[in-house]
Amino acid sequence: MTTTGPAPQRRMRADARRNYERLLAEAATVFAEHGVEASLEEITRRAGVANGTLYSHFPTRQALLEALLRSRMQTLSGSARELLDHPSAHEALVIWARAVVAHAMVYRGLAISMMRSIEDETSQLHAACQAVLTGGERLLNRAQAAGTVRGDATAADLYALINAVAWAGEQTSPAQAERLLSFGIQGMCLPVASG
Amino acid sequence: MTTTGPAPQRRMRADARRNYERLLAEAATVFAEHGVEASLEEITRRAGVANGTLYSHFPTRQALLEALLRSRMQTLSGSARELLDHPSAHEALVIWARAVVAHAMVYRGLAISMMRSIEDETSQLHAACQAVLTGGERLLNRAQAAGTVRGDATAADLYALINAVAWAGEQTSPAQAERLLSFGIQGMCLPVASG
DNA sequence: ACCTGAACACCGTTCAAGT
DNA sequence: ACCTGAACACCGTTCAAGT
Repeated sequence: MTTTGPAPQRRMRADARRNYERLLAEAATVFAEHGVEASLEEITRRAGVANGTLYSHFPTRQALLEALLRSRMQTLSGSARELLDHPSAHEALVIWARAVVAHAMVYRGLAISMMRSIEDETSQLHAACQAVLTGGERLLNRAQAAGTVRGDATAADLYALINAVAWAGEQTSPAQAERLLSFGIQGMCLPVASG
Repeated sequence: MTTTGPAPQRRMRADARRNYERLLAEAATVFAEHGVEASLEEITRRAGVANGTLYSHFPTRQALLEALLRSRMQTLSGSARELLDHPSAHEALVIWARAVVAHAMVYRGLAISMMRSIEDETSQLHAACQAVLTGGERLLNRAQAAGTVRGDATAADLYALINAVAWAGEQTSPAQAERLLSFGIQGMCLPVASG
C-alpha cells in the first residue's frame, strides 16, 4: 500500500513554494495550448525559472500532470459515488461517463495518458485513474443489476470506451465525441423488450 | 482533381531506386517497432544513407507513411466495393470495419494519422483516407437501406468509431478493440423488433 | 540527377556549483 | 534546502558542396 504521492508539500521554503505554484500555473496554460506533450522548456521559460527547477519539483512529466489533474480526478471518482443515489441507474452512468469524457478532453493527449496510466502501475497517474475506473465499475454494476446494461460489459470496457471517445472528440469535435459515446453506451445495453 | 501523388517513380537512377526501396523497407521495420513517430534518423542509419537522402525521396513523414500504406489502403477501399455484393448488408459492414481496425493497428500511432489526415486536406494521406471513408459510407448506406442501421449514423461516425476503436486496441489489446467495435456497431443499429 | 554530411534549431535530462 | 545554468545526447530539417 503506497501513499498517493507528492501533494503540494506543506512547509516548503517560500521561494520554492512560489516556483512550484508558478510552474503549475504555466504548465496548465502550456498544456492547454499545446497538449500534454508540450515543451517542458517552454513551461520553465514562462515561469521564469531554470530548467533544473522544474525537475526538482516534478521529476517526470507524469508527476506534473498528476499535480494538475489530482483535484479534478478526485471529483470524478467522488461523483461516481454520489451518482449511485441517482434514481435512474442508467442515467447516472451516462451523466458520469459524459463528465469523464469532458475531463479527458481538457488537454490534447490526455486520453492517451489516462489509457497508459491505467495499464502502467508505476505511473504517477495510476492511482487516480484506478479510482476513476472503480467509480465507473460501481455505476456499471448498478446499471447491470437494474437490467439496462449487458452483464458481460466490464469496467475495462467502459474505461476504454470513455477514453477512446474522448480521443476521437479531440481529433474532431466534442459533438462527435457525444455521438460516439451514445452509440457505445447504447451498444452496451440490453435490447429493450418491446411490446 | 489531383493525381494520387508520388508513386514509386518510373525511371529513377539505379542508385536512387535502391535507396528509395531500402528507405521504405527500413521505415516499415522501424515504424513497426516504434510506431509512426519513430526517429527518421534511425531509418536513414539502418538504410545506410545520409539524412538528406530521406528528405529528397520523402519530403515529409506523411509522404513516407503514404508510400508504405498506399497498397493496403487501396485494398481496403476496393474490398468495400466488393462487399456490397455480400448477401448480408450488416455482416458486410462488420467484416469491413474489422479489416479497417486491423489496418489502423499495424503501426502504433497510425489511428491518429488516419484521423488527422481525413480532416487535413493537405495531408499526403488525405486521398487514401477519403477513399476508405467513402467505402465505409457505401456499406453503411446499404445497411441503413436494409433496415439494420439507424438512419442518423453517418460515414464520419463510422470512420471515427473505427479509428477510436483501433486506438484503444493499440493501448490495450486487439481483443479490447474487438469488444469496443461490436459495442459501437451494436449501438449504431436499430433496435430489433422482438416478437 | 542524386547523394553527402555539416549546420542550425530545439528539446529532455542530469548534475556540479552556487546561495 | 533549493536554484542555476552548463553540458550531453538526440532529433528534425535545410542546404551548399560534391560526384
